[in-house]
Amino acid sequence: MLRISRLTDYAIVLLAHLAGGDSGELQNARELARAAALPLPVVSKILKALTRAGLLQSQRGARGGYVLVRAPEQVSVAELLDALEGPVALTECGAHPGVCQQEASCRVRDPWQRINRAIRETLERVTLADLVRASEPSLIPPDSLFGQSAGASRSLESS
Amino acid sequence: MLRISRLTDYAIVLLAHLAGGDSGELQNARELARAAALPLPVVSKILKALTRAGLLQSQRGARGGYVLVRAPEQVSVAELLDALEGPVALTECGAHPGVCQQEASCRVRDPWQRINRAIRETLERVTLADLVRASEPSLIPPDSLFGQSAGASRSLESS
DNA sequence: ATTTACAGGACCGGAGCGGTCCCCTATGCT
DNA sequence: AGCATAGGGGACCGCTCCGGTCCTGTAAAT
Repeated sequence: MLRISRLTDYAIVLLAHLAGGDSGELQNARELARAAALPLPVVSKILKALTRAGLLQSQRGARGGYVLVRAPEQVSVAELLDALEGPVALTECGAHPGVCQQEASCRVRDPWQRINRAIRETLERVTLADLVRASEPSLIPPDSLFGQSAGASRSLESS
Repeated sequence: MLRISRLTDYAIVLLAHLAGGDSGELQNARELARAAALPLPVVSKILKALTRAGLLQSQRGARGGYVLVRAPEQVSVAELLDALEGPVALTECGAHPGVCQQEASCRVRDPWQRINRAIRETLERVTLADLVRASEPSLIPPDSLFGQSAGASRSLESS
């Protein structure tokens, strides 16, 4: 599996919508819920969490809503995961050192840490902006993650 | 989080032990459980699963046990995850297309698929052999995942 | 003052995970 | 032949965590 939680998945969709709007423009939970076709309470919960994590800024009261604090180019997917699910750590010992009894004698721990780093770096290289303008692959720098595998872009063009 | 299941984690430790032994040598569940400091029933369960997945071969009866089917160099971490947790898919729609209602209109789905591919490729590049001989970093080819970040190897050398 | 909309947190059902146990079958040894 | 060893398959169970809902409070606009 190696799944992200569904809430996090939703969060990214919502952030994509926020990134898509005019910058500085407030968007409220109700609108976002409609746009993403998700139940309002769920959307609310996620937006609150993202605000607490510092990724969004909120405005209370009538005509209130949420805005991105930073530009979409400045927000990496890794950050989102950190904010919503805690640090990216494939193994227990990566996130909570000291819990696993066998850390001292574990033969595979260190390689895992490096795998972790590699995956984290992958996720850090992808920004919210990449997610939003996915339909314009030519804008994406060639040295980035995107475009490194020819096969993956097929489905994009056909859609 | 982005965690692998603990069972999978255990599996890798066990496979590392199996890879460490003389090749072709049977190792039984009891020994492996001792070596990994894990309860026997758990180890048993994992080994059975790995056998069903075709990664191990088993020998029943007295003096029985398990062996790796392929050389450690031929077994990638990605395969292990596939075998024990199903396909690597960060999002639901990656593993089970058609479940999510908004696939058609989803703006971020395609980028996720590419992130998926990138992570998968990362995991495919790491083999069981890499995990086992982690204490000999010089043996690892420089173009591989390992060695790309200088900081990560510090803890290795100090252990 | 009223309405809108976010803040925070309680709560709850269900799914999945980690872990144990049991019974069966196959093999080796005596 | 019989016993001990060791894997095969699956049932079972408690716990945690996740997804989702709801309620009460507070801030801002009209």
